[in-house]
Amino acid sequence: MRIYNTLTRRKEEFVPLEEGKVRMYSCGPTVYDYFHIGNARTFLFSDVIRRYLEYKGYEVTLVQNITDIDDKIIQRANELGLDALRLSKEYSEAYLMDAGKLGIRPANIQPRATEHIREIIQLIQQLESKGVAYTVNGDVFYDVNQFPEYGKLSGRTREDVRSGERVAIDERKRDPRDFALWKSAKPGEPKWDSPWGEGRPGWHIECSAMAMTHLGKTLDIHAGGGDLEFPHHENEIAQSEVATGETFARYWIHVAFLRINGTKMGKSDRNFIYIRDALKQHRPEAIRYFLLSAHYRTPLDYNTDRLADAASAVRRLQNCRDTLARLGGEGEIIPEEFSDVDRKLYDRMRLAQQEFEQVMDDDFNTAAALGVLATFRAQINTYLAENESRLHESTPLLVSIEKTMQQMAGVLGIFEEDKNQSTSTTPDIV
RNA sequence: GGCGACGUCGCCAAGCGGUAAGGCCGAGGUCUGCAAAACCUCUAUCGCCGGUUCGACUCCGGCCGUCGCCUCCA
Repeated sequence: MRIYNTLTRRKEEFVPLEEGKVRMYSCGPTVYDYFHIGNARTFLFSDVIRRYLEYKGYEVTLVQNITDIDDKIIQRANELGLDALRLSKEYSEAYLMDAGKLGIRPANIQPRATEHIREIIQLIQQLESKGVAYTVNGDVFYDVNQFPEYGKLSGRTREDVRSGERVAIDERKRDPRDFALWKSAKPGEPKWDSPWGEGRPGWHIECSAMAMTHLGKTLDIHAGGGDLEFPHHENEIAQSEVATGETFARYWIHVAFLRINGTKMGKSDRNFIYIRDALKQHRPEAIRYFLLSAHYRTPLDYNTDRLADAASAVRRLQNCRDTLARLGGEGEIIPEEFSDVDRKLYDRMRLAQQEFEQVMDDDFNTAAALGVLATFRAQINTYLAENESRLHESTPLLVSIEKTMQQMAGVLGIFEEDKNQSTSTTPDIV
């Protein structure tokens, strides 16, 4: 299996640290609002990676954080006149609910920043003891120039960052790339006691702390949206690797943006569509199909017509599955006793499975995988049409076929309408 | 200004050195009481210009266009 690693800008053979096990961290939401389809692309893709790794037989531990204390949350809470932590609690619950409706399986561990303040403080203290942190009036900053490898993920040099500055420099920083590990509390803000006075964690430190608390010093896979590559992930590396002296994450995966009307769908651009609104109009499998219909490193343009296309494609796949379920019989398949037509279908099933794995092994090519499923569906339907007359008898082959389809579609999560909510989606048409 | 991505059939989208998967839509047909569903058939030479090669959509160079990161953002 090969994965494109942002760190090396190449596809690399995937070999987990510990055989048969994968430690994976996926950057979750900062909960100051509902999440939108663009966010969903990343969350969904992490879910698909996890499912595929499990399909391949790995034991996966997926950790996805919820950042529930942060500048944005405080800002939003102030705007609404609400308590910041209460706001983030509500939105984190909304996140879990919406993600569930989309068919995203909950991570094995879903840590929250506010529940890891102790670990965060310890990590900052470690950084202090290594001489890479400095304090200015209750704020603690990370000194990037103490970490020679700073910039190795994003390829940004000091000059790059300087030349691009469009924001006033914080004069207290020694280097414009330095970033806050701990922020002193302003009146009315949520705060925790610390060696530096009352305050709260900076944005990047909580991911390092939570990842290492639950997965150890070195992760196999770290995934997230492309906009996190710099500075967020770069900073995570800097913090973690200086603290432990070891590689923080071995494979970095970044998901390309979802666009809308040709530009990036983003919160700050105010051009997003909440997933909960999308779910009012489209079935979850259709949204998943749409989001997986392009390779994850290719930008994808949101368009409601594309969602409708996806819905048609999903429906045909599900029709085929339903027919198989209806016709399937009892018993074990005995390939040696197959008739020629059955043999042919059986061989096609094996081939489809082989191709599915081949394209998914190649950096999770979900778009190609959907193509494999479609081709297989057509072959099954042809078989069913040509053998209609004798399909009344028990046909264990069809059970096997259905199971195989179910497995592949299950990795992509496009056959799950039964488990979730088939009830609430479609209004009755009389 | 620095760094990077993308440009393949009407729309979406794989492929990436040996002459283009798949989806959606459309057309014709089979089936059907009608319809739906299903099935069959049909629709591309890959932004432009050069180069490398026996051979390029696939490699190299230039150009055009679109987008992104460099600042909060999945």
